[in-house]
Amino acid sequence: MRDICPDPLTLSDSLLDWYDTHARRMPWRVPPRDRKSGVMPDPYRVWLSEVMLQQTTVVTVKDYFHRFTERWPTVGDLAAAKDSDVMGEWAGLGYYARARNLLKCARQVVSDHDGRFPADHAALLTLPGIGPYTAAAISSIAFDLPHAVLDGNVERVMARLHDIHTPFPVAKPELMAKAAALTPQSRPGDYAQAVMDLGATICTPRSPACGICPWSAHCRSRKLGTADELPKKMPKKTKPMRHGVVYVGRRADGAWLLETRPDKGLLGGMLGWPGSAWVDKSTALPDVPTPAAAAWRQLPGEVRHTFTHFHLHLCICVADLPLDITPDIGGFVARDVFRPSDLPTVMRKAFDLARTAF
DNA sequence: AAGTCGTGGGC
DNA sequence: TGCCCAAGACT
Repeated sequence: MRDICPDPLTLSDSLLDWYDTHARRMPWRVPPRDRKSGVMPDPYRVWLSEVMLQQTTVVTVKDYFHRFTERWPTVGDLAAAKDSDVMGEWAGLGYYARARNLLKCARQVVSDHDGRFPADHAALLTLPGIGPYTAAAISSIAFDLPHAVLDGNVERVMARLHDIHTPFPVAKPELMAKAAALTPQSRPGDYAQAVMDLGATICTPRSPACGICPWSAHCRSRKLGTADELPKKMPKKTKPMRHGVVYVGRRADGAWLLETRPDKGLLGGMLGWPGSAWVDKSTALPDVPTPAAAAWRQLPGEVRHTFTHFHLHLCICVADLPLDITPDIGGFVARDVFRPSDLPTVMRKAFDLARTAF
């Protein structure tokens, strides 16, 4: 079978040729032509985009990336930002530990690296929120160092190219070795983006467009007809159902009763409505302490939301609160200051349902 | 080293 | 509708 995978250099060259004419334009990316003429991307923008792109689609990221770079043009600006401003700007993107680590990382780059991202892969790995993939992405894309990127796209491409049937994530070391063997010394930054573009636009999870793939002549699974059944994955567990209550309180002057959630755990560090823990059975709900003594009324209907590993049914209680009340939990956010867009999606859903009751 | 950690879109 | 998936990191 060696004949269909002849030479790593042939493969990387053919992919780079494809990328020269098919590279997707993105706000954080330097097109191949500009890069060839010496233009390098801003490491801050590469880092920011890569963190946002972790488990998140390009389409979703674009608006967030624009808002972040407009508001905080440099890593120094971001490092100086208020935590609540960054968390609010991240709201809706999900995986909120990324936002907390984003701030930690920015401040560490300022304090430990003179405000400049290190090019070195090992140094990048020590920064919060930068793991093996993101370190390789930054060092290759921003600094043109030949580190192999292994994300979901590359895993899929390698599994098909080499017809690897070992299920993920068991196959990861093997896939990494394949990806590293193909990464060229020349134009590693463009190559990293090219191989991910290939997975995102041609070697897609369903119905790969093998007919127009620059690697089709060298692809083992293409030859064997197994591309459609790759990559193999471990079976997934079914998500349990959880139940909870949130309290949406509005003071007479229009201020909303909110809390900042603890840094650890689900929605950590995010703004939200006070409420119960989210438990397996709804029978334990009546004993929840309310955030303020008031005539809370339960709304008909409920909020449904699905997280990574469980479904949630959220019961909504609302109340009008007097001006002189002192809440037991959380604090009031003035009507003019409160931005619903600062809420994570599940809390935004609760707000959208609750506001109809006022 | 499995489990935890969001969300929106596609089929 | 329910399930799959998306440029993973952290514990």
